[in-house]
Amino acid sequence: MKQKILLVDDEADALEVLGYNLAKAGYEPILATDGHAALQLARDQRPALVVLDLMLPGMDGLDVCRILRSSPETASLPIIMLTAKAAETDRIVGLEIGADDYVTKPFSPRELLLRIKKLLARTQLTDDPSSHLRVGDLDLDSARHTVLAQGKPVVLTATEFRLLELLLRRRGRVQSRERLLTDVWGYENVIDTRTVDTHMRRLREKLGPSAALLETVRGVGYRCVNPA
Amino acid sequence: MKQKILLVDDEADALEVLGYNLAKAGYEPILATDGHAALQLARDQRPALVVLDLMLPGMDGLDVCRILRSSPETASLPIIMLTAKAAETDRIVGLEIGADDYVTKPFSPRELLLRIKKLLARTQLTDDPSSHLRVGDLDLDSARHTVLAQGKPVVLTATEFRLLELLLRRRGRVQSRERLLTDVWGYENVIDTRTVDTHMRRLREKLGPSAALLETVRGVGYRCVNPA
DNA sequence: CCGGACCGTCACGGGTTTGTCACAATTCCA
DNA sequence: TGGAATTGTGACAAACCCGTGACGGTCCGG
Repeated sequence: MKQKILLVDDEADALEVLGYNLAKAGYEPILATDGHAALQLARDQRPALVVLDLMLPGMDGLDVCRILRSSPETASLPIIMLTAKAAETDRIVGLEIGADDYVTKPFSPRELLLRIKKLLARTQLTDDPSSHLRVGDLDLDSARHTVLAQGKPVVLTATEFRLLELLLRRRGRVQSRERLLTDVWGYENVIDTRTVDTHMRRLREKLGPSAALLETVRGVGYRCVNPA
Repeated sequence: MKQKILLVDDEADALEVLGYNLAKAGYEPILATDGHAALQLARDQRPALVVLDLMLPGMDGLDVCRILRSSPETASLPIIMLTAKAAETDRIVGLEIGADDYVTKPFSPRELLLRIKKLLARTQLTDDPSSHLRVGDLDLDSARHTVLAQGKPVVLTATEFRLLELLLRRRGRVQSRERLLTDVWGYENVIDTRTVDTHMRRLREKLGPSAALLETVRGVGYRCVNPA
């Protein structure tokens, strides 16, 4: 599944070029030329990252940044700022506006791509390994040991819980049965790999419609999909 | 009153930067570059939270973590671990070393700030050091060492009292038997985990109907429910 | 020295969880 | 299309987990 990148810049030409480069690199670019559109798209499209020009007509990049940060849904969205002058960067970093990285214009598409890749890798590794996990309409809290599917509480056994937690934590990546066995069950191959299937079945049964997030990858294992 | 945050990292530069950012965000950073200093400062300065690098010269982060957990004064001190590799994280959070959260290097100051904020919010809700705790129809006074269930006084033994207090303080979050043993009984004692069950039983017996607040989470431990 | 309060351990029993298996359903490829 | 490989499903017995009552030991005040 392609990762969505929201690009915000008021120069249509530059935007096109960036979008083209991102698409070529395997991302799914979403384009916006002003702050309001950007906020709307950030909410609706759930991009994995935002590239935000500092200079925008009307609401400028800093405002957009602040608003994104203030909403819990987008508070942890990685943001890369584009700035025209090197001098401006001091202001941004120094004042802790909330951007994760910045790139000074002019820059090569290659440079931006590198930064995007790096930032994505960084945030996806650390993305909420804390107690609270939210994927699609699933809510898992490992400290409380509770799970909500579509807002309604679901009672899971200890193993079911660990299994779901692991899949959610490593969402997007396929987990082989062997992998799941060693990571959920702990010990080595004392357990039949088919046991994983049985637990997946029980898990899906309890999760109801939300179980659609848990995919079977034939011949390989299971994975939790990354919702749009 | 600013909240103190204890930062422990052996790289002085990184420490400075983090400290600067925390100060900017309204916290009062306390800096330490090795484990011994960290322990000393944790005792003397009473920080609200500790950010602990896993890699330290001499005593490493895990040791510090364990020692902090073993002393009743710092047992419930929130700890965020900094780790270089994502692979190490399983060991920390998964295996009950005792850290509350972890952040993988490299990270942006914003990421760490978010985590700190989140963890503080989480723990301050329940770890309120005030002497009077009220959950549901339970009333616990740490200073006076008295408990009221449905308004009527209940006589608890010392162990029962500490057990109840811990569960109430950390209400909502599941506490494993191991965790309860180290935090209520202290680490030097090698005590059977089933002992916890017995004390829970005695506690429930004395609390009568109010014992409904104390839930068993099968295969995991015990928790005090949060009456919304 | 005795009795009681408190504590840690243990064995038992019931209910739940779990691993396994056989079989049905599905998917994939020849 | 047909058959082989793979996965979903239902059932079941063993294993496990936890509540419970009982027991012995320690400590302390009378």
